[in-house]
This record gives sequence, structure tokens and C-alpha cells, in this order.
Amino acid sequence: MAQQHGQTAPAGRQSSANYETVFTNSKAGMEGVDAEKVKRVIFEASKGSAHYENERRKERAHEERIARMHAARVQLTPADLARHTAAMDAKLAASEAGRDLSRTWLHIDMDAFFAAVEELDRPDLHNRPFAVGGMGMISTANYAARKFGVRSAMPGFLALKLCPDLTFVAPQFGKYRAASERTRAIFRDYDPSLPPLAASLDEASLDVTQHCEQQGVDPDQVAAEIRGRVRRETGLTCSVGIAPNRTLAKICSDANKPDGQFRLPAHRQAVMDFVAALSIRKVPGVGRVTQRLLAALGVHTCADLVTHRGLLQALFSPTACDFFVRVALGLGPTQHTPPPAQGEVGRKGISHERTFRPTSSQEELEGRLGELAAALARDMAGEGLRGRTVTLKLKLSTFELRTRAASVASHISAAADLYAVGRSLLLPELPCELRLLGLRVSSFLEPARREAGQLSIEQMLQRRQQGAGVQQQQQQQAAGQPAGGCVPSPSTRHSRGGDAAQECCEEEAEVEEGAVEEEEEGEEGLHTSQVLSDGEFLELSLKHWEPPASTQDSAQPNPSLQDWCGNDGGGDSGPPAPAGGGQLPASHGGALPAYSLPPSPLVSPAKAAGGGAGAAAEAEACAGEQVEAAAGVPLPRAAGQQVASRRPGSSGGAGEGAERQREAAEAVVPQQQHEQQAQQMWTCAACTFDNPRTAFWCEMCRSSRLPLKASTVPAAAAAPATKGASGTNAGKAKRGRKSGAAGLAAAATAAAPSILRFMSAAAPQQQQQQQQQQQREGSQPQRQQEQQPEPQRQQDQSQQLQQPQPHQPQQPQQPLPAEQAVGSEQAGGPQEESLHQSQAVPVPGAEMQQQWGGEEDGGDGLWGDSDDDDDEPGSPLLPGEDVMECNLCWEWVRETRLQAHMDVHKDQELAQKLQAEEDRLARLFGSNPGTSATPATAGGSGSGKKRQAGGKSGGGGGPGKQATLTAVFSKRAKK
DNA sequence: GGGACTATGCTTG
DNA sequence: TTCCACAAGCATAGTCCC
Ligand SMILES: Cc1cn([C@H]2C[C@H](O)[C@@H](COP(=O)(O)OP(=O)(O)OP(=O)(O)O)O2)c(=O)[nH]c1=O
Ligand SMILES: [Mg+2]
Repeated sequence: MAQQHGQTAPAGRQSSANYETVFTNSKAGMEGVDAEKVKRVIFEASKGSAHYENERRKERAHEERIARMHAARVQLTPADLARHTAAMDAKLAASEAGRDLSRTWLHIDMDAFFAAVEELDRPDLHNRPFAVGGMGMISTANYAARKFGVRSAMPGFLALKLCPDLTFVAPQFGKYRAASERTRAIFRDYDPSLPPLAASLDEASLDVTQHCEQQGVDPDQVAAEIRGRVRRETGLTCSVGIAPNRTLAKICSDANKPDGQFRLPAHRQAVMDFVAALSIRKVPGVGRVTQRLLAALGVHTCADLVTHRGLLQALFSPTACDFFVRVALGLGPTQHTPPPAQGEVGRKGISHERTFRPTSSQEELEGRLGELAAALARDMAGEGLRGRTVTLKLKLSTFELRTRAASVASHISAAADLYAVGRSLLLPELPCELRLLGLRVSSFLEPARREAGQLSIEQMLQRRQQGAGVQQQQQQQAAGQPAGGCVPSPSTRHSRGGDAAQECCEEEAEVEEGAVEEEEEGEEGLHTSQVLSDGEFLELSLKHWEPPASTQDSAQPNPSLQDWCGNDGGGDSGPPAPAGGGQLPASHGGALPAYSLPPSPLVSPAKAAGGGAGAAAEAEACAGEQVEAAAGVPLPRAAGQQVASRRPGSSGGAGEGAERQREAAEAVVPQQQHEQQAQQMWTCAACTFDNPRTAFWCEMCRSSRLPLKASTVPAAAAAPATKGASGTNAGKAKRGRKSGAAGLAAAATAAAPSILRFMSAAAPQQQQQQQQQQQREGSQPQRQQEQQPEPQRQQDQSQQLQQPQPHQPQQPQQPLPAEQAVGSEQAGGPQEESLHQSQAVPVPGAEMQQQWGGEEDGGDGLWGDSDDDDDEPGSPLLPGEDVMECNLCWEWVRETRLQAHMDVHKDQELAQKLQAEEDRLARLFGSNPGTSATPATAGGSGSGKKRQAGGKSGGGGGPGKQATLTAVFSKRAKK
């Protein structure tokens, strides 16, 4: 029975009955909706679409996962089950012992929040079906619309099919934030400890224990009072759940929605009865996928969690089991989440993403990336954030999602830097048709630490200012020109030795810290991209980039650049910030059958006491075994290694990956060379010697002018030497930072963590892919494979993994060496060696290093610990070292190596390419310099994005930052 | 084995 | 033709390095 349940809406079948990805009627206000009819309508309108196909693909993956779970299940012996059951009993006992029923929590969730707020301004919409959002997607719908099946996260055009009279109202997040603050002001009267920053705009958890005691009122009265005040003072309605902990209160807030309240008595038996009957899906943290997994095991209600505890313990991770235990017992956090400590950043990441009409145009994508970077930089500046990990999110036109991340050595925040890193992540993925781009920054620098001494970059700059370096100055001291004035180069900002890139948006903060700001030096200080004289392409770039002096005479910074910095000082305030996405409550509709459930077979508190730590340890021990057993499929060690040798995103086979890499260096690598690369040779641009792909320097002449770094070679095809074994292509991996291990504690307290992720049985993507591969190849059933001896399995996997796969899991990631990274305090980065790939790529270094992952080997120790001579071209730059930035390739070069670096550039062939590129830029930009992208002219598609670009002068001169800048922006402007 | 990194998936509002 | 969002957090797994 369990099986029929979960799975099986056969993958292959296409019918509305199985197409449930969009609709479920478990939301408040949708109880009477004819779910089947809605599903049918949605199915008819969706089938055949890219989205639909993607959903089916995911469905198949779920079914396979369930199949693996069953396979693991049948291998369990009665003894296994007994052991697991005992382990769970111990966990239950331990958790029970910690139950706290002394607090009284109220969870308040606003009703149809966005819609209700809109209705305040549009009374005409009262009782008429309407949704907040557009044809693409709606955020929420009022209750009148929900009767038709219209709901949150439903595409507008489908909603319209369900409800032809539906009215759409564009979201205005500012209004929702304001309304939210009004409600929270009321809530604080009942719980002064309510955190000022809400995780969600439309919900709040209040600990009213003290209030009730002091006022001598009961929770029901408080809830009623709050609802009344909210209604009177804001014109909105809300629903309230009352329970002894936050999780239960939240669940209860949905019980009598809308405009109602529900209290769960603070008695153990009442709680146990309540949760026993509760659908597992009502539990925060259990989503659609997890529900299906559990249903496949016969778990539908929380009581089932107890009934099948042995099975769960055997098939799910320890973390997941801990969660199940707490759910089964009706436990939840009874304290507010501690606010971030002084100086701590209260968030883990910040991002922006945008969907657009699918395109594969590099120019357009770059333009969009620039917009994202600008918006992100603006937001980061607003919060004073600086981070060192940039993650690019891509959604293909097929709806397949990909992410590519790179960590740089210093914390950045400037639009130019974000763009540079983002672009370096994007190019290797091309060509591909995308419908969404997103940019996220994480790994923030804690302000406290910042002050503690992470300003080496500034120190370096100050040193230089005192010394002989050419300085650069901000041109925008205009008061109203905060961050933005300092136009950062959209190109690389390898701040060796520090955040030379503190640019832009971060400037303000830095200034306060007494960093660099003051002086300047006239025009020379500016980074004009002028070509100084024959061969003198180098130019110092200390901190900020500015357009060529000649173009700056106007004293008016390049408007597009200002935009970039999110600086409205120049007058452009940019379009209203795109809304910090939604953040609201969750509500599952549903009637709550009151207390009449099967008695819970939980251990008694007394027994629990006995269980104690020992029991927990035992559970832990058992859990360890589960992993293998549960996985059913062997832990993919061998597999992982195989995969790891490949480039992360290079989905496709080796050839495809190589294609992307080549794309990244396209400006430098002629097509013919591409072909050669495909044959695993790097032709040195200086002496034409064909180097093996593993070469970093030309093995013949030691030149760095190889078309691309070996890293760009898809692992699969990469050096035979590195093939297979993981270690081999290890190369000089850089060190990375730490991974997840995030916090179980947090996970346990916060809204329940999703179960799936904990599920040890949930085969890693690799395994899924292997299985898919197997299926495609008609190989033996998984179960059989699982029974194979480990060595055999690994071997098989290895073989399978050598086949091209949709997208492989991670590869060894390596943080970007400081250098490239835009603004690093430590340097160390690519230098001359990157020449080949630079010039047309703003942040070549970053890209390279990032790609280097799989293959380098401690060999050259470029980024490793080797004690190479510092003066070696490839040796890492050190903090504070005197460097200059080459205006041709954007690489930072030691002052002691300037001549050698220039020599490289003198190469005739390269010069020609540069000229060609320059010509190309001139063509692109020349016709419409500076003003190219006014709002009116930009965005031919009408989808209109605000920002434009176009630098002031095309920088007519030689190739340089201005040229690159122009290239980046003028293209977009032209569209 | 643990820390540091990246990629993906799930969940929530 | 239009026509499946956006922001954030957490967990898992694989890699490498120490
Ligand atoms: C669920 C969801 C909500 N939101 C926004 C819009 C919602 O009004 C707001 C709060 O979310 P919810 O509280 O889930 O929904 P709601 O308040 O609109 O309706 P109710 O609580 O009465 O069931 O968050 C999204 O933008 N996307 C989503 O997927
Ligand atoms: Mg709500």
C-alpha cells in the first residue's frame, strides 16, 4: 500500500491525475476546490511545455529515489529493524525528557497578506477574485480567488484559466514591508523580545508567557485582543495559533484560517493527540517531496512516524531521525532565536536573480549580469556587507538549474567585482540558452573582524600613497556620491594585497575606517586605459578605475558606472529595488481533527530518563550503519572521485565542457586553436610548441602564452595522467573554506529542516545519474547491483561515470586565489600566465583559477605552498607587494617583472588580436558612445531593464578597461 | 578525520 | 504571442589538503 501511494504515478504516464506539481488543495481557503478539475486544467495548459517536461524529469528522479529506498528496505532483517527501533526509542526518550510545556507561544500569520494589503488601496477588489503578481507568477491570491484554485506560486496564465475573471495587481513590496512593520509594532506590546527583523513579513512568533502572567489574562484573550487590534489599526486580518512551542503554534495558526485562532492546550496528552493525527505535510519542513518519500513507507501522519520509527531510523540520516522524533513528540523551540551578536552579520547570503525571455546571447547575458551585480552591490552597500563567495545561478531554458560558485581571497562588494567574478563563472557555461541569471554573495566578513585587521588592502594602498606609486583618486567626492563615485572597473580588480577593490559601494565604510580615500593625483592617477607608449601597456591600478582622463573632463562620472555602483549620487537612483522577494508565512489549510487519535506508543518519561546519553550514543552508532544500508546504493566514493575530475558545470561530455572553456577565452583563442585544444594540446602562442594540456607554462620556451589553462580542459578529457583517480588531477587545489555542517541545532530549531536532505538513503545525484544511465543502457536493476560486492560496484560506477552525463556533481573546487579575485588582501594570483586569456575577459584570473580545480597537481605549486621564488611569474603575490595592473590583460604584475610582462604583449599575433578586438569594440560602441543606453533606447525587447551603460567615451584609445567596459555595456545598450 | 570548497536539492514565504 | 518568481536557509555529498 505504501508503494502504491508514493510512487507511482508512473513516470511515463502523462495524465492530469499525475500532474500534481502545481496544485494541492491543502492551503487555507481552498478546501472546497475541486482538485481534480484544477489539476486537469493545469495539465492541459502545461503539457508539452519546457516546464512540464522538467517537472516530469524531477518526478522520475523522485520515483527512482523511492525505488532505491524500497530496495534498501527489503534488505533489512528483522534484527536490523529491532535494533533501529530500539535506537529510535532511545531518541524518543531523550527528547521527551527535555519537553518544556511551560511557555505560551502565539504564532500570528496574516491572511492573504499581499492581497490584503493591496485591498486597502483597492477597496473595489473586495470580494472579487484577484491575485498579486502577473501572468508569469503570482505571489498570492485573495480568498475569493482561492475558491477557483488560484494560489501562491501559481503562474498567472494558469490562474487565469482557472478563474477567467481574475484581476492581477502588481506587487509593491514597500507597502508590504510597511504593513508588516505596523503589525509588528502591535505584537511587540505583547512580547518585547520580538526580534526587530522578521524572517517573514507576514508572520511572527510571540512568547506571551510573561504577558499573560503579568496581565492575568489567558492566551486566548491575548490572541483575540491582538487580532482585534490588528484589524482596527491596520485594516488587515490575521490568524493565530496558540501552543507551548513555536512549531506547534505555527501549525495551529493554520487551523482556523482566515481570521481565526486555535489553541492547543499545554498538556502533554493534548499535544500527543494533536500531532498523532496531524498530516505529516502540515509540519514545517516536510514538503512535497518528503511527503512522498514518507508516504512510500506508509507514513502519512505524525503517529505513523512512531509506528515506523525503526524503518525511518534505518533509512534516514541521524539528523532526519532527530527531526522525526521531535515532530512525533510535538516538540519545538520554546525560545526566540538569539539575535546575531554585536558585529555579526545577521544573514548568510544576499542575492538577486531575474528571469527573462530565454536567450543564448552572450552580450545580453552579460548585460543582465551587470544589472544583477549593480543591484546586488547596491543592496550590499545598504547593509554594509562584503562577502567572498560569489555564486552564479543559471536556469536553462529547459528549467534545469545550475549554480557555479567561486570564493575569492578577499571580501568584495563592488558591482564591478561582483560582475567580474560572475562573468568568469558564466562564460565557461556558454553557449547555452538561459532564462534566468542570479547572483549571490555569501561568506560575509563580520564587521568585527573587519575592524580587527582585515584591511590589509588599505594598508597597502596607504603604503603606496606614501611611497612612489601613482595614485589614484576618487573623482567623486561629491557628497551625494557615496559608494558609487568610485567607479570600479568592471574588469578584474585583482587587488593584490588587499581589497584594492574596496571600491564603490564599500567606500563609505572604508572611509570611515580611515582607509584610503584622500588624495589623488590628477589625471595620472586615473586609470585611463590609454596605451602609454609602444609596449607600455601597463598601468597602475591602485584602487579605482576611471575612464580615460580625456573622457573624464566633464567631471561627470560615467553614468552607467554610477549605476553600477548603485550610486544614485549622480542622479540615477535606479529603478526601485526589485523587491526583496517574498517572505511570508506559510499556511497549510486543512481542518484539524481534534484530539482523538491512536494512543502513542512512545516510551514513558521514566524510561526516557534511563535512556539518556547512552541511548543517544547507541542511536548514533546505529545511524552510522544506516548510511550504507540505507543508501542501498553504495556511497559513491569511487563515483565521486570520477566525477570530481570533471568540471562542475560542464554538463555534457568532455567536448561540451571544452567548448565552454574555449568560449571563455574566445577573444584570444582562434578557432583553429580550439580544435587543437580538443586534441588535448595547447599551442604556445610564442613558440608554437604543442604542450600537453596539463602544461601551465610552455614546456619549450617557458612562456605563459598557452591558449588556456589546462584547467579549462574538461576533466574527462584532461590529461590521461589525471584520468580516473581522484588524486591525480588534484593538482594545486586551493584550499577552500568550510562546508556546510551548518548547524544541526539551527536546523532543528528553525522551521524543521527538510527531511530529504538528511536522508542518507537519498542517493546522491551521482547515483541517480548512474541509475538513469543504467536504465538507459538497460543494465541490471539496482537491487542486484546493490548486492554486488563493493569492489565490483565501484568498478561499475567508474565505468558509468566516464560516460557523459547530464551534469556532474561537483568537482574539486578551489577558491579563487586572491589575486583574481578582485580585491584581495593576499595576493597570489595569476599573473603573466594569464595573459592569453585575459584581454577580453575582465576577470580572467578568477576564471582560470576556478577552473583549475580538477587538474593541477602540486606540481607547479603555483598556488600551493611551494616556496617558489617570489619573482617567478607564477608565484603568488603577497600582501602588500608592489604590483601594477596590466591594462591589456588585467593581470597584476610585480613591478620587478613589468618589462618581462610587456614583452609578452609585444607578440605580434596578440597585438593583432588586440587590434581586432579594439576594432570590434569601436564598431560596437563608436556609433553611440556614452549615451548608448538610455532607458528609451535600451531594452528593445520591452522587458525593460533599467540600467544602461555605455561609458562616456568609448575610450577610443587602445584596449583597456574602458574598452572592456564599453564592450560589456555597449553591447547591451545596443540590443 | 576534519576543515574548506562547490553543486544540488528541498523548503518556506 | 503571451506563458511557471524571487530570496533565503539548510543539508548532503564529493573533492582536496593538512
Ligand atoms: C507561499 C508564498 C507566499 N508569498 C508571499 C505572498 C503572501 O501573501 C505572503 C505570505 O505568504 P502566506 O502566509 O503563505 O500566504 P498568504 O498570507 O498570502 O495567505 P494565507 O496565510 O492566508 O494562507 O508571502 C510569495 O511571494 N510566494 C510564495 O510562494
Ligand atoms: Mg499569511
